[in-house]
Amino acid sequence: MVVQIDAEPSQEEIDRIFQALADATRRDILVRVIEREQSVSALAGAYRMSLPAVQKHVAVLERAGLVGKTRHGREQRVHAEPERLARARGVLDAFEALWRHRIDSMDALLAEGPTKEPKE
Amino acid sequence: MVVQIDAEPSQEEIDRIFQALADATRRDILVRVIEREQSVSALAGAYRMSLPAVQKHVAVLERAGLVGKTRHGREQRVHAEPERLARARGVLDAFEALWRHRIDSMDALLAEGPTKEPKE
DNA sequence: GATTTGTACAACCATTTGGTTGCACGTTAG
DNA sequence: CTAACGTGCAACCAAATGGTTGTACAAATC
Repeated sequence: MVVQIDAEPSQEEIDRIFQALADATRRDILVRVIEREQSVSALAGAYRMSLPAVQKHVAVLERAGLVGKTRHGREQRVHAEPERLARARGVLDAFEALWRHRIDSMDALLAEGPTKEPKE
Repeated sequence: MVVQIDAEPSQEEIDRIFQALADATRRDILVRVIEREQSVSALAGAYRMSLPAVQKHVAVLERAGLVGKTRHGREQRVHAEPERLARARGVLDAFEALWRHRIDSMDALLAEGPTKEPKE
């Protein structure tokens, strides 16, 4: 088992996380495995697509680190790794912080009085 | 100007939002236009790719509703639409809520006493 | 041991993505 | 008016996505 050490999420890592979340089927799989750890074929039974298609979706979630697999006999149960979701939230939080900062700057400028617009 | 009415984000809408966020260039464009509204060619000057490539990235962000464009003379300035970021956050919050709910359920089960643990 | 079950993987296909170049058009500047 | 600038769009191309079917293999069951 590989322990996650990297504290700094690389851009490719964030790419993979958002990419994995950009599909309704994968988001649904994530919901199901958050609620209860379950096997790939159990997951596949819930959708109208073929089992290999579901396998691929799980693989995408796994490459993003959003889920992990644990072998139980011949089954391989998929479980959620919610720490990676926190990474995605961190990115969105950074955007929101930037936004608030811009609002504050605009407030400060307006408080000083509009002297001259930089106008590029 | 089209006022955003839809309170219920469709799956395709969420797809587009996360898809738009799944690229480092687009996240960087988003940062820049949050900090300051600016034209497409000004954005293009910041990257080593061609201007049409940047135009396409902006178009992806625009289809996701994360940015908007306002015409100022012959320039078309790109500005952020941070309300859509809140949509993405809402999805992540829902995942986290599910996760907390599962933790609570497990706590409740453990509080009752481990009657028959499924062996993990 | 033979059969079924859960999983993995390869090959294939259609569509989308992310990039390029080139052209057209409206707006501003000289 | 003419030239330059900012933008949009179409055509094209390589690579990735999202799906399929088929094959192979290990574990559980009979």
